[in-house]
This record gives sequence, C-alpha cells and structure tokens, in this order.
Amino acid sequence: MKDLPKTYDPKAVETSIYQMWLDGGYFSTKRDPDKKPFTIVMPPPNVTGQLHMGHAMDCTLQDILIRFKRMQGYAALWVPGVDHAGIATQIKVEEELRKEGLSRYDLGREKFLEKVWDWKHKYGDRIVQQQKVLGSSCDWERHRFTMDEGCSRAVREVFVSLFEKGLIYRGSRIINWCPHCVTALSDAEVEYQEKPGHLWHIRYPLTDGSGWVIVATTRPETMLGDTGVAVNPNDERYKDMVGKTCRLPLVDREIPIVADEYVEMDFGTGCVKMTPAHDPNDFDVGLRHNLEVIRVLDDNGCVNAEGGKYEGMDRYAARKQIVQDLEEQGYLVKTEDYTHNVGTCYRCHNDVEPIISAQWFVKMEPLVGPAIEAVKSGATRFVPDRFSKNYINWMENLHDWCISRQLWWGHRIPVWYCADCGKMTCSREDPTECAHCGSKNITRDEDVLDTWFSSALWPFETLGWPDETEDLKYFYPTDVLVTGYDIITFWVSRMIFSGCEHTGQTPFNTVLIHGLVRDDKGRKMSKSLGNGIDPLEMVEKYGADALRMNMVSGNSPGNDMRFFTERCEAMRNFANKLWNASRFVLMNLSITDDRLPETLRLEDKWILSKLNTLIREATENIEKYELGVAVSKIYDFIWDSYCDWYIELTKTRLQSDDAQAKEDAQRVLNWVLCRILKLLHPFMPFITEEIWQALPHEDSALIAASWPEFEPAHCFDAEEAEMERIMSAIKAVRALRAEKNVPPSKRPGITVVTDKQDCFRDGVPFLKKLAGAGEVRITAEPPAEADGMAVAVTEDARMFIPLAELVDVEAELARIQKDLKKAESDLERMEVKLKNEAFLAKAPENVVAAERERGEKLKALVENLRVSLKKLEALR
RNA sequence: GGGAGCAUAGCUCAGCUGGUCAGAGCACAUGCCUUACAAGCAUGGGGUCACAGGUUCGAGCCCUGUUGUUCCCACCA
Repeated sequence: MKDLPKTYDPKAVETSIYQMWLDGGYFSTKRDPDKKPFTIVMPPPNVTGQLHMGHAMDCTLQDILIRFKRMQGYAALWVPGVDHAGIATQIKVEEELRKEGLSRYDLGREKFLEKVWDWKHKYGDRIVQQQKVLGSSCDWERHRFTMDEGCSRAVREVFVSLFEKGLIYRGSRIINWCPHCVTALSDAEVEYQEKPGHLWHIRYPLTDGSGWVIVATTRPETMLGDTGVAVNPNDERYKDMVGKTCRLPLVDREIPIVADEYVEMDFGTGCVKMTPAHDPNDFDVGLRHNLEVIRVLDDNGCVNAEGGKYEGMDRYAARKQIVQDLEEQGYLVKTEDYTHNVGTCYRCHNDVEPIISAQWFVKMEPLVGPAIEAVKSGATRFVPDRFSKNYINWMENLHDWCISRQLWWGHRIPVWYCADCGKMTCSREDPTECAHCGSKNITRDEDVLDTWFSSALWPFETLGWPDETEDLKYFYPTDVLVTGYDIITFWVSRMIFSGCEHTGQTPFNTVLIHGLVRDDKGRKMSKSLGNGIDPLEMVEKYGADALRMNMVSGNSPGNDMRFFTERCEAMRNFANKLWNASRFVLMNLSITDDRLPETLRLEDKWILSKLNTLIREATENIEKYELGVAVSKIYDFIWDSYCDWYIELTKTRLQSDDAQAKEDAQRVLNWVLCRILKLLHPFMPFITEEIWQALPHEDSALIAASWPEFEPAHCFDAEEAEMERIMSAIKAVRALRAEKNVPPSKRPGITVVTDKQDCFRDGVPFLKKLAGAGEVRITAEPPAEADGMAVAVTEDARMFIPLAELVDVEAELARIQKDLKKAESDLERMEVKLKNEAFLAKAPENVVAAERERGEKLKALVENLRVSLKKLEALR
C-alpha cells in the first residue's frame, strides 16, 4: 500500500496475502476449552475435478461463515478434502489408457489401481490449489481423502458393523445397470429423461390355437426373456385366458398367462408381457406367480446366449432386428409413437438397463427412522426450510441401497467367500481363513463400494472416527453443512442416517442449501453446452474478492442464480471504490492510534450511529444465513454512507487550518473504516486485509482478530435525524441546480428559511461544499427579494436561490405543483390512516408513533410547498 | 401421478418476524475530469409487486383459487 496506485490490482496482492495467512497459521484450528467450536466439513470435490462455479459458490459461502465465526472468537474449523469419486475417476483413467490402446483388463486390477493412484497424486492437488485462489480459509493440515487410511478404516468399520447387525446383505435383485460403465448403480444415480420412443403392439398366439393376446412394449428386445403374460384379474376381456399359455414369437417358448392386480386395464391392451429379469415390476409379479427368470442381456448390454439368433447383438441393434422380424412374421400389430421416461446413468448418460443381478444392499428401513426424526425434531435444520420436505419425502420412500459397484477404484468390499463351505467371512482385519470352516480356500469379493458409502461418513470420519478422538468430542456434531440442493439425496440424507446410526448424533445442526449457478440465459453450465464460465478466469480478470461478492450478493438460500460477468465487474468496481476511499483516508492520516476524538461533531455522530445499526443488522443477518442481505447492507453503507457522504462531509475539516478539527476527522474516518473492513472481511478477505495492514489500529496485526461490537454509546438517534435534514436540503438544492443546469462553477448564495435554525447553522459548511452554495443565510422569514428566486423545498426548510436569468416562473410553478401534488396525496393517505380508530387501537404503539412522526413531516413538507406555490402564483 | 419453487423497473434479481418496501446492480437520459476514485460524481425517467378473491386497522409479504414457468420425486408396460 506504499505506492497507493490509483487502481486496485487484486493480482498484485492476493497471492502474498494468502501466503501471509498460511504462514501465520491463521487457518489451523486447535481445540480450545475457552472457545466454542464451530465446524464445517467441506463437501469433498471429486479428485478428478476442476473448480467450477458451483464449487466457487460453495466455497465462498462456507468461507464467509467460517471467517465470520472465527472473528467472533469461535474455534472455527473448516475441514477440507477430496473424494475418490469411483466411477468418475475410473472412467477418466480408462480414457487415458484407451489412448494407448489399452483397457483396464489388459493391465489387471493391481496395475490399473497403481495407475489411478499415480493419477490421483498428479492431479489430486489441482482443485485444492484452485480453492486456495478463492481465499478459502480451510485448515489444510487436516486435508482428507476419502480413500486415505483413516477413511478406509471408517468405511471398513461401518461395513462390518452393519453386516454384523444384518443391515447389509447380498441378494439377487433387479438393479440399475449401466452397460457403458459396466456397473450397478443405486436408485439415486439414475436420472430419468423424457425420450421419444415407440409402443410396439405384439401378438402372442395362444398355444391352444384359440386366438391370441396382444401385448404392448417399449422395449421389444426384452421379449427374449419373457416368461409370462399378465392381465388384470378383473378384466372381463381376458377372464377366459387366465391359466392358458401362449407361444412367445421368435423364441417359441410356451409361457403362461397369469392374473395380477399390478396390470392396469386401461393402459395399452391390458395385457403385459412379463420379463422378470429385466423389469422390477415384472420381477415382483414373477415372484407371485412363479415365473421363470431368464436374463437375456449381458453386462455390456448385448444379447446373451439365451437370445438365440440374436446373441451378441447390442440391445438397440437387437431391438431393430426383432421389430423387423416380428413384422415379417406377422406378429407386429401396430407401432405407436410414445414418449416415456428413460433412466440414464448420472455419470455417462447412457440408458440404464434394469437387470437382475447379485449385489450388496444396505437395508434402509431400520436406518431411516432416526434420520427422519433428526430433521422433524429440528436437531438438523434445513435452510431454507422447504428442503426438509424434500428430504423427508425422499427418506420415507427409500428402497434398499445398492452399494456394490463393479469397479476397481474404490473401497473393496471386505467379504471373503469360502470355496469349501460356501459361506461368507466379513471382518475388520483381512482374514486368512474362512470364519466358518477354517478353510484357507477363500477369495475376496471383487466389487467395491459406492463412492457415496464413504462420503456418507465424511463429517465424523474426518474428525477421527471410529476412534473416540478429542477432536471428535470437541468439533462433532458439526454446525453447518453447505451444499447444493442437487445432492441432498445422494449425500446429505446418507450423512444424516449414517451419523445417527454410527455416532448416535445427527452430523450437523444446520444444512444451508444453495442453488445452482447457471449461465446468463438460465441454462445449467455444462461441458457439452460449452457455456461454463471458469471461476479462475474471473479471478484472473476481476480478483477473487469480486468473484466471491458475485456469488453472494443478490443471492438467497436455495435459489439458483444466473452468472453475469457484469456483476463481477460491478464488484470489482466496488473493490476499487473501497480502495480509493482508503487511499483518501490514508493520504490524510497523521495519527498513529485508533482512538476516537474527545468531541464528536454532528456528522461524526451520524456515521457512528449508522455504523452501529449496520453492525447489529449485518451480524444478525449472517447469523440467520442471510448472507446476501448482510452484504448488500454493508455494500450500501460503504458506498453511500461512507464514501458518498461521510468522506465528503469530512473534507471541510481536513482542508481547514484547524489542526484539532483535522485530527478529529481523521480519527473518525479511520475508526469507521477499520470497522467497515472487518464487516466486509468475510466476504472480501483479500482487499480488506491489504488495507487493514496499512491502517493504524491497536487491534492485532491481522484483520480477523475480532468482529466489530455494537457500541451502546454510539446510538445518536437525534443527531442522525438532524444530519439527515441537512442532507435532504443538500439533495433538494442539487436537484434544483441539475434541473436548471446550473454549472458547478456557479456558486449562488442560498437563503435557508426554516424554524430549525440551529440545525441548519451546523449544515452551512456542507451546503457550501456539497450543494455548491456561496454565502448561506439562515432565517425564519423569506428574503424580501424572494420573488424571482428559485426555491428548493424539503420538509424542514425552503432554500431560496437567486438564479436570475434562469428562473422561469411558469416552469417553477409546474415543478412545485408536481411536488406538491405528490406530497399532498401522501399526506392524505397518512391522515386517513391516522384518523382510523381501528389502526390507532390495534397497531402497536411504536408503529403509530412512527406514522405520526412521518405524518408531521409530510404536513411540514406540504406546508412549505404551498407557501412556495403561493409566492409564485402571486408573481404571475 | 405426487411434491416444491418462481412470477416485483428494459434485463438479472433482493425484499429478513405483515406497518417508509416499492429497492439494488446493469442498462437508459442529462450535467460534471469537483486535488480518493471516469472502474467515478450529481441528477433524473421507469413497476396496479402475474390475475381473482379472502384474512387484517394495515398485504409484495399470510390464506384460497386461476394462469404461466422451472425443478424434484414416482415401476404404468
């Protein structure tokens, strides 16, 4: 800050400031019995990831809360980390391999995993560096990875304990299968998309030759696995057919016709083909009617040996061929266009295939109860509250959670199968023999766990669980979880039930939900659209502070926001404004301590009083997670109250010869600026720190040492009001001058007619300085030469300005009339209100008093305007 | 099929417990290089707060309905 460049250059200071914080150990949080803990665990970004706008928003909100609490004196801990992101990472590395013409199978499991670890070590740090650029004040020494030793131990403990409680089981069920990723997925990992398709009506002839049934399907290829046809038991049309069999075309299998309530009579033909191996409903119906389960698709989505001549064909090719064959052989009755929901993989967006498969599941029913209760009881509170409905609704309708993935990258399932007795061994330590028969002939399950299985433990595994560490006792449960609404189901819900089950406590008190960052047209930012904006580019161009401000200003919890580069620019401008205001203060500063002066002037009391209000309100807003509201108040105070008014008000003193007055002004400027910087610090940490370092203050070297206190001694309501009378007068004169095009160089004398003469006497220097007045006279009566003067009117005063040649009586008349009309209608409404007995009787006293006061002001304004008008009319 | 959100100035959005709540940024118009800042200053135009009812002394804010829009969830082949 030595050279005081005219323009703030974030790039020149951000890196070194961040380093200064790091060097000072400012982010590392220790347990402190004298402090209250405040904990946030960061949603771990994917290790493969690069910082995008969503992260930028997430990080910014968390950092604001953490910095705020740290300043308030909490032991504020922000635990960072990254997620191994099973599928995403594995796909990335496989893509790299493919460039060399290799697949993971060519390498084998061990070699492949080495590759992934290499990759992790190479790129795992990237997103961390990017978070630092944003100014994130995480305790980096506690940085965790979901596959590090501690997390692995936690995962193992959870798996084994759930297994022992019978809450984890292996079973053959219809699961969601992604043929592209070649793995099972949980329900949450399937995204449904409306896609145009067809409804094919196919004739299945009855075996006894008495006719046929017509079934309708959107997936004709699955008919290869049909093992029945179902109709509704109440359907008169098909009553006679129940119990008969029909012949499956192309396959020539004899399959039964069964009656089941599941079938809707009104839909399609009322006959449904049953494919128990490839449809969850059909599977259930199949169970009830003992239908055979024939799986016809392999793991890659191709027809398997059960498919006869279609074997080896891809599912879509098979569909085409089967439809063609059905048509040629006369089985296809008709084809309708039909739009329906198709499940797709949340990672690769290919169609998901429901397939019967042996997988591992977590039994949800015993786990959801406490997790729902945690939210219903308020132990965990969603902000905004509406998301608790989402959450509860989701939790109440959960199916068991499919946790096994046919991947290599992840926590491998700790279960061994015995080749001799066939039983499973699941234990905390890798076994060398079967726990049941002692056989050494055991092999480990090939599959790994769902990525979300380990992230579900994040709030406590990062604090040392399963050990009862001191950190865990002190920092857990955490205070706030900050995340987007898009992963409530994936992550938040699972952390809550996991926390309840394994630690006996809900993992956080508050879940602060934010929306998505969209592009300027409201579209999701995505790679495929190419509409993503790189946060780092914005930092490069406008500074991290500006980007942070963009993320938080004008934003409210749970709502999406559009990203406008213009707002970054506006916030960069704001930073520059603050910079220049500080530059001004510093240029005029000769004091070396931060005490306030002995005596305060009107304008000092005004700014201190307003600052006091700001401190109270901003603090409250942040505590209520209304960060956008808080920051807009701080922004307005800085720009309007401090820069546009207070600094201008001090100039008369700063430029005077009165040394004491000069110093006094400096002291208040500095005192207020110090507090402004602190209030703004959580939002714009870099620039505030940079300026702080240059200002005299007895507080600690770092700005974050404390949060500004409300000063009861600084409640100057009367002075605040008085100052504002003067400001209104200044504004009125300015408006008049602007309207009359009076050049700034012209400094006419002004006669202030008012019954608050003391007040306006204090305002004389300001009228001169800020309203461009020459001489100022304060009187109770209008000047004798008032005719031919323009007049600016406020509720407290009439300002007469001789503008000789510029005064056009008619125009003046019109202007005053317009103002009067507005004031009169305001007054009228107010009077109606104040005469309304119901209002007087029922409204709270303070409201009535406030309205009365306002009424008085309006009355005065109207009176002043009327007087002025009369004068003008007389002149005509 | 169920659930939720949104609808406020030309654009994008704030508006906390109903009582200066009709706001901000950008855009626009006019005048200013006023020794902190033209990334600035001053002044100004612009909104029946989607529509219709209701509750209340009082509604942008609460309730009901309507319309438009977005999203989430759900196995109708």
